[in-house]
Amino acid sequence: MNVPGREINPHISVDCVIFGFSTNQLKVLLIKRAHTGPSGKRIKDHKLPGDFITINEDLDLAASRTLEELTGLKDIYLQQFAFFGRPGRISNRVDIDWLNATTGHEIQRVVTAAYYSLINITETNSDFAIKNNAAWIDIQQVPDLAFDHDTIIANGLKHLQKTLRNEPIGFELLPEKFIIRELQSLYEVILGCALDNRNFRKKILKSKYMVQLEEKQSGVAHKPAYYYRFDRNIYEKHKKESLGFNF
Amino acid sequence: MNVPGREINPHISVDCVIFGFSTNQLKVLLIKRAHTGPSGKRIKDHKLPGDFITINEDLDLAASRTLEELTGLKDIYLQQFAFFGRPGRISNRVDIDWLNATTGHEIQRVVTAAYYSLINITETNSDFAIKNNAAWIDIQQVPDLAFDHDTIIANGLKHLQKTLRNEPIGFELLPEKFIIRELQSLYEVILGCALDNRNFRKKILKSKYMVQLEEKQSGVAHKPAYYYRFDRNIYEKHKKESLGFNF
DNA sequence: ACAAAAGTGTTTTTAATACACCCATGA
DNA sequence: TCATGGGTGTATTAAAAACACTTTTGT
Repeated sequence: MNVPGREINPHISVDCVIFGFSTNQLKVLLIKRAHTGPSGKRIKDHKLPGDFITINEDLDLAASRTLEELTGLKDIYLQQFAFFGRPGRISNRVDIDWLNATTGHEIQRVVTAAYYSLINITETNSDFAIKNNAAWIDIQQVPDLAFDHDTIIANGLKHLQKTLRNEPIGFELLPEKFIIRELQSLYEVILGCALDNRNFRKKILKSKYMVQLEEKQSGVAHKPAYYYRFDRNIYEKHKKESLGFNF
Repeated sequence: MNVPGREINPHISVDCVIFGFSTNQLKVLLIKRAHTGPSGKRIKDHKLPGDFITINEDLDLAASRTLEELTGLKDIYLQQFAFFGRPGRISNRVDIDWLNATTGHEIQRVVTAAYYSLINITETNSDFAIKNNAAWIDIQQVPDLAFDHDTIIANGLKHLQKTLRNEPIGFELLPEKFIIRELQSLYEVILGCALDNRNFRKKILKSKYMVQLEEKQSGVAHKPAYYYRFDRNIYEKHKKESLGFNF
């Protein structure tokens, strides 16, 4: 975190809620924080990936840098969704000690810019994450976190849910090619409700941007499903603001 | 802006896009900035209402303070919608001079937390605004602004449009009692399209939170319209997340 | 042959859209 | 009596929701 030669701006940080989807579960990438405080007390808990921005660093860039350092991935879906600046958000002794020790600055108050990111969990980026002391944690089983990071995750999840209802972003969490059932499970897990498979397929397949591949599943003990891919170009062409309003 | 005795945090500011609706137009409240730079050059332009936060001040509070100082209003619809932190966002000589002169600090880089607010323009708060060097400007006629405030307004307007499609917030811009035609005009102006009056009424009146008053318009040279009010309690009770998704 | 998930159609209900005339009032 | 904007109803189309069986594969 405290890379020498990079001067940080100790007033502003970015935090990333990095979502992944694997074994039919929605996951977040959390950093294991282990540290011995000045009193000799052991800290061992989790926090969101994040960092202070450096002098003259753009916030979006700081967020994508954090993401890349942790997963090795570039050009990933990454959106700001809120900022958190409660004066009391850094008030635990443990958090203050940790900040002072890791940054070498006397940290007082930090406003953080929160981003959420959607990534396709693969072995590669998973290994990368583990090396960096990070772990994919099931969203249902997030432990107590440092700072106000539990609030940030809860908030990020709400944004994800809202966006998922209005834009085709589910694909960001899946591999290049995927089967429809995977997509449906993803929707079910994120929205927290069961969906009728016939209606789901009808709705999804109606959109032109779902492209069926020739390849099918193989080695499965049931009727093999066709693979699909998401065609971003077709989507960009066809998307239109709906004028209806709902409430 | 530089109130003595109040120490500012020169790294973080809040900016408010304050929307109002009057004479069938969507307005924003802008501050007239007049200042003579160190070179003797006259600055005369507009900026968004905003301020640096003070040490230990909550961001939401800083925003509502700004709003109250300008309009005298408390407990107003006020939502964070984005942050702006491009390193180059404060790069005009004019802006830098003005900041240094008004704050007494050597300002380097500022991340701003952007809020949008919906208020019911009345004579009272309008007078108040004028006294504070602010003016209600038609959204279509916003002049060139200081800093990146044009971007912030454009962004705020998009958020307003999106939210207006999904939540009944139009009422915030109207007086306590209003006629349906006013509400429809408000939707038309904000969404930028004409709406069929029969369909609009059907849709609006279907919702239980529109309460018809006994009072009608008077003194109008046509069939007088009934006044309505928005019942926030009824809305809160009935609101439910729609599970459908659209894209 | 059996288990397991893929894939498919129809009906019903609800919401969105399109469209034109009469009504109450003040001037 | 006329000009003005308020207020109403119906038919069409589109989308959402409810619902159950046949197909293909590996074991």
